[in-house]
Amino acid sequence: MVDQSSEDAAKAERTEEILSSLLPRLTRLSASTSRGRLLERAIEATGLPLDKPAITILVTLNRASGPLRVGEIAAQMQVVGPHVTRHVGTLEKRGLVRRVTDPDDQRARLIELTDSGTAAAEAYTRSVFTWFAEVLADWPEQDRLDLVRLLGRLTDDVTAHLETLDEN
Amino acid sequence: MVDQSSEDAAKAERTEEILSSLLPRLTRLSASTSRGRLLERAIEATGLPLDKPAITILVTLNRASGPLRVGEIAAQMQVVGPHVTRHVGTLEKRGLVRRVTDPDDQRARLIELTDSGTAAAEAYTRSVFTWFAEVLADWPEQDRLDLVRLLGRLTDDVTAHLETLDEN
DNA sequence: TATTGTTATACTCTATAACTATA
DNA sequence: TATAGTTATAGAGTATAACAATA
Repeated sequence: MVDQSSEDAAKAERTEEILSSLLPRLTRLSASTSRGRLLERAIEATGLPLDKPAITILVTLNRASGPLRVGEIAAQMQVVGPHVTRHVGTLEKRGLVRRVTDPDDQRARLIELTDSGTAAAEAYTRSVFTWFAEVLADWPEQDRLDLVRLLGRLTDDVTAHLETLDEN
Repeated sequence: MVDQSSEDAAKAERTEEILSSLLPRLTRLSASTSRGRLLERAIEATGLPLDKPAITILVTLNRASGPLRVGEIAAQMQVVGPHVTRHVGTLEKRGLVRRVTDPDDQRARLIELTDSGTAAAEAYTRSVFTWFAEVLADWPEQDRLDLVRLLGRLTDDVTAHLETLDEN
């Protein structure tokens, strides 16, 4: 029989090992996707001279069921209001979104995709999806499902734990 | 018996579903960790007024077995040389790294951690590890192992696939 | 008085171009 | 002539502060 404190120590050790494998990989994955040519190419697939924040707004709107308020877009992108306002301005000038005053609240604006905005969001998404489908092509079905499940839980748990941090 | 083309179509459909779950999660996880207060707090744990690129250099050096050249640090961080040069300059002024000419190649510089640089890297890493250990506290052992395995493979496959993209 | 969004400004991170020293 | 690093400059992305309009 093993005493409790040495069991705890062994568990802490395993956690340490897991994290020293996990965290560098997460960092590298995040850097690879944000700095590699992948997103750049996906933007080229839209045929429009958009920057990353702008295309992110379009994709966010396209993923939503309908128009979103500026504040909702900002929350989903995890950025601050003025950032969204500025990019929505240029997207509107280019005819990719429309700004409509919310009938239920005259302070708020509803941002909705135009047809060409929808087309751009879909061309971008298609390009990224195709690229990742190639990456996952040889993966066994069960591994894919496990990855989605585990990464989903990790994301939720990280988000929840960050909120306890931000409360202070 | 099902014909081949409808099997392929079903597989493509499942891939589509997987990706529409996976990619937004990856994006959110990446944004949460980079923009949340987590890394900021870990930097505070060093007691030094460092910015993110500087602490990343220290951690990169600390993870390596010995001193690294400027170019090696840049490659591991997936950034460009001048970026590293600049931050190494300020780290050196603060006594956190030393710049030594490589005896085997007079053009190159070997960057090595000082004792206080090592201490800063370790305080930072300890803070991040502790935070993530809390996130994973309730996870079953098998799920942790699967996550590391699958995320490791995903990272490797993404990196490899990006290289085929960058060859052009 | 609180909230939604906007305008103006500033900061952080990273890249590109031109150069120096050594190979 | 090619490579390692540096210096100087520019750009992308995001934040903060002050404000206007509506609730």
